[in-house]
Amino acid sequence: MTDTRLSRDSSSVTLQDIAAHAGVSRSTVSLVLRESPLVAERTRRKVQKSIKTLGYVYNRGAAAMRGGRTQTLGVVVYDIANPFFGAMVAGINAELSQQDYVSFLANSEDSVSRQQRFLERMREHRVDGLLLCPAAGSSPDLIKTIEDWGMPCVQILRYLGTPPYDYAGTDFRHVVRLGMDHLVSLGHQRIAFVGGAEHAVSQDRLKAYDECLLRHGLAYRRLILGEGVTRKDGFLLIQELMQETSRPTAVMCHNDMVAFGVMLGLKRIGLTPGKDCAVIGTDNVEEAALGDPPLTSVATHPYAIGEQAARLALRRIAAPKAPREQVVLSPSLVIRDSCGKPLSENDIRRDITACLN
Amino acid sequence: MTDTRLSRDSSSVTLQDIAAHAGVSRSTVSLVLRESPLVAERTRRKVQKSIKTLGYVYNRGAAAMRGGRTQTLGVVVYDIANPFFGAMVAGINAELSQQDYVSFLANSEDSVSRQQRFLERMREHRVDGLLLCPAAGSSPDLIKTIEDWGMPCVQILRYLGTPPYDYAGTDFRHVVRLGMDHLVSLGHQRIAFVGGAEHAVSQDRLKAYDECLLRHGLAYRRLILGEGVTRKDGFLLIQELMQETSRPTAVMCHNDMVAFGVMLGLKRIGLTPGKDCAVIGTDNVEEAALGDPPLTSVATHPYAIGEQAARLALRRIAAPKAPREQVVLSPSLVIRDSCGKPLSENDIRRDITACLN
DNA sequence: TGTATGATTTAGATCAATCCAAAAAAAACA
DNA sequence: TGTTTTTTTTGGATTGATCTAAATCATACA
Repeated sequence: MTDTRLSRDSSSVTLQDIAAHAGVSRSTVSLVLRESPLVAERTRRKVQKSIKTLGYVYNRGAAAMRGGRTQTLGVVVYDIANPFFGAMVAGINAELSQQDYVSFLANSEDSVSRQQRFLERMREHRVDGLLLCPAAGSSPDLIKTIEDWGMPCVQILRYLGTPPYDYAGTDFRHVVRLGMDHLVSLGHQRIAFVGGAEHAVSQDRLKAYDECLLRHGLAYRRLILGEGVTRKDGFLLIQELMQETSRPTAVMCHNDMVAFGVMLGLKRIGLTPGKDCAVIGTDNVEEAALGDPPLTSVATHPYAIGEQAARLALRRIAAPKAPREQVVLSPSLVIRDSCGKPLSENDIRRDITACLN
Repeated sequence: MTDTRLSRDSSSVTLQDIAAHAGVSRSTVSLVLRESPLVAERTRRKVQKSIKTLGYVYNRGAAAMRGGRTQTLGVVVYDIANPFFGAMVAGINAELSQQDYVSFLANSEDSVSRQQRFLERMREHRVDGLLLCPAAGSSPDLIKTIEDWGMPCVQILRYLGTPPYDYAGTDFRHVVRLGMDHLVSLGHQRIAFVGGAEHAVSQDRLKAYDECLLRHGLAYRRLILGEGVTRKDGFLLIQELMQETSRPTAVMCHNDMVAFGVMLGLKRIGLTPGKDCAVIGTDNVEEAALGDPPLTSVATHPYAIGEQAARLALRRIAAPKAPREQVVLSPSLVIRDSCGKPLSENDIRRDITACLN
């Protein structure tokens, strides 16, 4: 019954086995694994050879138990099928893998209970931290609760409650401002805001919308909010909106998904986006360039936001007591065809007449 | 020094603490947690009350160490920003969370080394299984290696090596067949295949392309392959292709992303997709409906594939020795506008003339 | 009342690593 | 050669839950 197992079923090889094979103690092997300068060069090499020979696999779970970190993070988004979040998650993962971290991913579908279940599971798995894009309707206390759990948490894109908290995202007021200013510069006076909900997560955009109306002295004001922020919402809302007697000439959309839906909805009722109604989205997902017409959008740089969020989370894990940080990336306007040409004097006059009918 | 901590820093409450609080042993508490029928109703309630009072959080890592499962899975895709994979991951997660499983997500970006690093990390974290969409260029031995690790692995969408292995995906030969037959039925005779690489992962589609040419007795054959399977590839390849003296009248694309790129590329050189050249994609991502023109595509149902893959993985974890399974979902054709109208006799004649020049 | 039987409960070992304090070995010095 | 100092190595305790086998406790029965 000689020990001929070598690297068969290698996942059962432990420090003990290596210690025996190399003729040293468990502790020494542990030191070698963690590249401690304490061990002599000769033993270090000897041990590493045994590690290779036996096909040892480090057991992070066991290591974590002895008080260390798990090297894991929880990531919560509300719609992973939205390419915006796809890009963001790609940015997060790229950054994390550089630091030997891996991430659990949850798709909350904007459901508070689904989100809650996942967060509890993350606690049980003892993740070192969280990247959280809170589901719409989350309690403002959620962040405090997580803080009480002793779990570092970086909010992404959306935020709950009031600072100080860790956050990475974009300046949504500026996003809306860029879009609105662009529409106004094209001559639009009746601009509606489409999509989003009465939740805290939409507040900044709505506030910015109102500020812009005020700043430009525009009288027409129309918010049309729905269930969520998806294509379907845009599709339904725009058709409802265009039934109204006083129609907008342009719509500012909550995000690109809503804008895609809006363009589809316009076509459904025989209108041409960019001609009969200007449409502008936010996020500038890659698909925006492929729309019919290509969608003008305010870019919010999801990949970069993901990277920044991940970096911030790792910083916070390393220094839990350090002051909270907000990383806010600047948006930028990407002009394509969905807002058409500037309105002529005629357009505007006709517009106004139509409005009076 | 009374024990007034209650649920402060609850993550340090252990079974031991609860046992003390409830006046029972550690073992009993453990049994209560796992809903064993052995414990008496009275004690069960007493213990559960203590659990609540102290704010206990189950430590899955510690439990896993004693030989149990970690209740985690590793998921590898090659482009999470592609909404196809977004939908697939959503399907996977929806299914897993029903079984109290959580998943680590990796984005390989089709890099074999990135994939390798992630797989090793997954071993260290002792995941119960893998859902793997192998990066293009992965060694055919990879599956055997993972098998040797004793790690259940379900391949998704792409596969390496030869059965038996666990797999969930779609029938790509049928996908191509549906698309080709549709194009032929519209009168096309010169159909090119665009995108994909010489890798194993593309073989099925290419083979099916050739079969279709043969079956329909078509003489024109043109494969144009690139680096990857992204918009950019489609964009570049189609422009190259259209330079050729003998142009196709239709292109079958490796996936929707490539098709989007192709449509953009056509426009770039002044051609109209659906009129000057029919375009057909595969996957039917949600954005396909939003294209310019809306893209005809062979739907491959990513969400359902994700669900099936997750379910299969859990089955395999429960019964590692059971026979391997291949779950293959049927694709379906979704006709939109990117293939235009059927070619008339005239079109075909003109086509042929052009070709002779 | 004593014993058999079944229902609950528990102590102690275990999983695979890390940490600490102390031992052993090697090198430096007198 | 014998100390002292420095460098390496190590045993044993620890982390938090689970498992096994054995110890209680309660009830049934003679």
